[in-house]
This record gives sequence, structure tokens and C-alpha cells, in this order.
Amino acid sequence: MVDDEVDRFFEVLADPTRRQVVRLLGEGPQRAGQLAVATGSSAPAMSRHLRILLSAEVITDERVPDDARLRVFRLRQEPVVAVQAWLDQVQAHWQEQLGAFKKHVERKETS
Amino acid sequence: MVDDEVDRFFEVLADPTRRQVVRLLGEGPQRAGQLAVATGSSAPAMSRHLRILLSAEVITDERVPDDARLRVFRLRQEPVVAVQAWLDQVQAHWQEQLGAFKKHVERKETS
DNA sequence: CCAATATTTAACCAGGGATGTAACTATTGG
DNA sequence: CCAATAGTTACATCCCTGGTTAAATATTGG
Repeated sequence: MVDDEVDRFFEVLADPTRRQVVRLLGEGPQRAGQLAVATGSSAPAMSRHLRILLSAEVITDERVPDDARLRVFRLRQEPVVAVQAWLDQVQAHWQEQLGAFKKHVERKETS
Repeated sequence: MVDDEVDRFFEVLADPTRRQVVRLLGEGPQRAGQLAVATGSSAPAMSRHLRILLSAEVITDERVPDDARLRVFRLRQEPVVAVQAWLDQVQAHWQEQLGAFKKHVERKETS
């Protein structure tokens, strides 16, 4: 029942700005403000995107101990892995065909 | 510039019915009507979903030679592969960390 | 305590996307 | 030629998402 995670991931990643955020966070944790400028979004817009990504559990947030105004966001790996698994499953029948083809070739080679 | 393909894939896969369609077509080609009943959608709704998936080049269509009223749809593998590559890239820094950890363990083991 | 910084919340608005119904096209089969 | 089948298109509607502006909250630094 990890399907939920996949569903939320796709729904939330429909937005190009949020895809960019995921991309950026893929390279490492970032602050909200940094993400805003990097994506060319206003602060309020970014705040909402982050809230959506949080509620979909695609990212996590932490307050910086030194400066509690700052908030850093981190990409969670679980949903990424879940989506990869989903795509693998979609590809399953191609893999099978590939397997069948391999067997076919092998049979030819050994004959 | 394969990023376009990824963008369209995510935008189009935001809809749960279309995700279902992709899932179903992952198991093999299907007709429009079959997909409609399988997903519990009306014929017009499915027709629209398929048109969207076609324009995003996620699927292809073929007319059946015997009965030209029928149309079968097939999942294209290219976008699936492209999205997998995208996710791999997002995961890149985790892989690095994993690599670093492995090296760390190896160093410990050999010492 | 005050000014500046970082981010969130609220209120509002415009556009897009999904759906159902009904009508239409194309094709098959008797 | 007509009835049935498969699918598409058009239209009206609804809702949801995303953006903006302005104000609020929280925290830091002088």
C-alpha cells in the first residue's frame, strides 16, 4: 500500500516549480529563500509550494538552530524510490519480452 | 533536451485515471473501450484522456485492420525511461553518499 | 526597544482542467 | 439501406490550483 505515496508524488510533481524544487533539493538541503530565488518565484508562492511538498511527504523541514528564522528543506528518498519501483513495474512486460528475446537468441546460438 | 519529455510526463500523469491507464497499458496494448470500463470512466472521458496521453507522446495508437472502428493504444517506453533517468539524477547525491560510506567501510575492513 | 530579515498567512482573482450530456462521424453487419 | 457499435467532439459547468498583494509572525542584531 505504498501506492499512496506514488499517487501524491505524481500529483504534486505536476507543477514545474515543484519539479525544480525537487531537482534542487536533490543536490542538497536548501533554505526557502534560496529556493525562491533559484526558481524565480515570490516568497509566498514558494512557501505554498513547500507546504504542499511537505504535506505530500516528499520533503522534510528543519529549523536552523543558530537562526530560527531560517528553515531548511530536505528531499526524502522514500517517495523517489517508490516511484522508481512503480515505473519498474510498468516496464515489467518489456523486461519479459527482453528476457524472451534473450532466450530466443541463446537458443539460436546454441543450435 | 529530453527534459521536455519528462515535463510532459509528469504534467499528464497528475491525473489518477491517466496513471491507471499507463499502468494498464504497461501490461499490454488495450482498446479505448476496454480502458474505459477498466477505469470506470465514461467513453468521452477516456477519449479525452487518451488524446492527452497521445499529445504528450506517452502512448501511441493504431487502428485495427479488421475493424477500423477499433483503436488500440500502446505505451511508449521512451518517456518511462526518461523519467527513470530523471529520478536517478535526483538520487545522485545519495548514491555519492552511499559510495563514500562504502569506501569508509572498506577502509575500516582493510585496516 | 527598534529596524531589518525570513517566512507564513489571508484574501482575492484569473485560467485550466475534468466531467457529464448530447450530438456527430465512421464503420460494420445483416 | 438500416441498426448497432466504437469512438470523438462540442458545450456548459464546476472546482481546484497558482499567482499577487498586503499584512502578520518570529527572530536576530544593534
